[in-house]
Amino acid sequence: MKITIADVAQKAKVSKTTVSRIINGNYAHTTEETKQKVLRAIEELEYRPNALAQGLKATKTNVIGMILSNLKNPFWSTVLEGIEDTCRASGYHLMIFNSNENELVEKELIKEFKTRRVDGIIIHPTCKDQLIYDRLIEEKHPLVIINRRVDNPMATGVVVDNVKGAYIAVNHLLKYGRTGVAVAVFQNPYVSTWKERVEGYKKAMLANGYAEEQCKILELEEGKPQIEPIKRWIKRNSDVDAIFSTNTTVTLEVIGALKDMGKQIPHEIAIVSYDETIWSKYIDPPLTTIKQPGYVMGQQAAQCLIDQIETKEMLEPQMNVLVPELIIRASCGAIPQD
Amino acid sequence: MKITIADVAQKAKVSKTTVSRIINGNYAHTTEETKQKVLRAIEELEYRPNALAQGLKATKTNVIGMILSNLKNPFWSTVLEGIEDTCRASGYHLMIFNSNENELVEKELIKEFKTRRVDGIIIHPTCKDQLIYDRLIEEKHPLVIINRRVDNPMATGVVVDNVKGAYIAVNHLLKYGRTGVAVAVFQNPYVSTWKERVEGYKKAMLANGYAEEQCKILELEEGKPQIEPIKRWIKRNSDVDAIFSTNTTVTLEVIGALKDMGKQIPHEIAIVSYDETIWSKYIDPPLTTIKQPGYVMGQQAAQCLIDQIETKEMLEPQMNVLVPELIIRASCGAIPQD
DNA sequence: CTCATTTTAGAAATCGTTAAACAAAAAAAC
DNA sequence: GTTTTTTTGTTTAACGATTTCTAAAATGAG
Repeated sequence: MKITIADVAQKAKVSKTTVSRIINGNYAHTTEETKQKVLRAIEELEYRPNALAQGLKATKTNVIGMILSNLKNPFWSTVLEGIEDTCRASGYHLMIFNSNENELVEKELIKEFKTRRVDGIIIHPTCKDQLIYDRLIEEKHPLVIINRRVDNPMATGVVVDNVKGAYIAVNHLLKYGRTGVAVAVFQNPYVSTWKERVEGYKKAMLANGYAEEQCKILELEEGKPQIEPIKRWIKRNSDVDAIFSTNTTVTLEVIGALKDMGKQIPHEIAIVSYDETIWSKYIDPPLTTIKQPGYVMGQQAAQCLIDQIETKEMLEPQMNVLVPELIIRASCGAIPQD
Repeated sequence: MKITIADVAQKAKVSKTTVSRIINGNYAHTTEETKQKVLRAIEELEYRPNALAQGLKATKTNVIGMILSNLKNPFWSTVLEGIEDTCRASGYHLMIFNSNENELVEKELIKEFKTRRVDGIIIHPTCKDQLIYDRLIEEKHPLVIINRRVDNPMATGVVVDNVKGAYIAVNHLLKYGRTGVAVAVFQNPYVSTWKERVEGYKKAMLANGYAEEQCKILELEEGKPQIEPIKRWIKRNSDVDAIFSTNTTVTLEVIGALKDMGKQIPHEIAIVSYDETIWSKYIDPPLTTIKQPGYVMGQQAAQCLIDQIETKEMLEPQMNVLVPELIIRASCGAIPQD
């Protein structure tokens, strides 16, 4: 049988009101003596208030809902760390749901969060149908969009400058002396990060004197092995001597294909990969990567959300843009000085 | 203003009870006509029941709490997938907390879960103080221990046979022809997995004719770079020609140290590493690993817990033991046939 | 010593939902 | 045509906490 506030009240021979006041640090209406009596009763009965009842009364749960699309990507564990640390510091707890990049699931999960009356939501969006986000924003539901962009200009969020990241990566490949630089990317026109990284690729190509038609885009299908398609593509495009790979999964597929074909990295084909991981420097060859500030991203997202929750008036929408960083290793080493 | 069941009742011109019955699929007491009226009202008002109120009334939240110790270890994303899929199939949602291997934090998080009235808890235990687990078990709180063992024989859980995994790994190194096999492990006598892996190491050594004194244990400190300590240790123990590394983090440190020293893997020192990851085969050299069935582990843990939650009588405690698997790659290749 | 004021504590209403008990109307049985 | 049964729906009381309003005791002023 669960201990309730009434049990504590009875044991301490006071009213529920008094117990409630003491729990919530409202000692103005109590003598030291009753306070001690009540605290002792709480201690002895090991009373813990029922968060459901508290939440119901206060319409506040101290829970933040997070929807991410793919827990497997190790990038998220860093982001989550930032979110968790920030939440903990302000007394919030995190409820993490996984949409698996599935639009329908994401919609269901948002409903579930509403049902559970979470105080705010952080979303890594997968939906093409932007209406869902519009609705949340319109309802003034505390919301932070993370990593990917949504159309609504009133959205608050934290993203990384993917155009810039891609630009740095491709520029490095070109300055390294490569003339046939391709980009490998998952084929999904609705994901802003992929779009931006291809955009950054093109921007760097044009800035280095290449024409739009000289851009080589290797589009891959998500969710199944891509080694064979990649091999076929590379055979068809024999002038490719460098690949900018737009995420970790793609990178592994590309490396797998190149090893299969016996291609030397970086001698025959150089690689720069998006996302730095603990493994990057131990790969054969060690990978040159674009490192995103995941922890900071998490921190900022959580803090934005908490500010929204705890501020009465509507906050100005803000879009924090973080800057990625190039980490140079053997898969496309230092730029030769001439 | 939030829509409540009373608003729906008013709009459909019926009582709250009727609405409640229809929401919960209890149509025995309603005509088709009222049912349609109510459903239409729910639709129009976009009514969503308040899970807090429901949970309060039913003393059931459909939430499962999970405490893990380190989200960064990619092994957990696989386990979580298994847990999530199983939970979703039975209508449960997951609340994930992170203890960061901190005993005090873990205790707090358990309290938090009790406060929030989660239906059950899955714990990856970090506590030396086993009393906490004893208490939960005694209180018949639905609980599943995952990956690590606790002392209490009444605990239900899912673990991998670490003694066996380590035995297979070390045996492989010995059969490969190595005579100076060491084990690299984090120094923490309270973590059952580490203990068992060292035990499996010793068992394999003894079974292959080595004496207890010939066992070489490289103990590492968690949480700080260990490359220098490893280098010093290897210099002191020049007869070491193989290392069984007991987890991913340790493996990276060991490889880092060996590369620093210019040691050839596997020619000078062969490696078998615990935990298969998506990266393992792309490392230089590709790693021979012990693969744990993470997804199944998650599935079984979640299913055990749900069974406990949904069964009225007390279930027999059960400890599922899963079997790990050796994946052979270049860091300690196929056993030479003679 | 009386009346006003402050301090301390309690009773009752409330949050949104569900379930048991109850009432009314309709259908069936005699 | 009355009684019994069935169907349909409502009233009311929980669930466990908080908070407003109210009351009693203690203190102080005159």
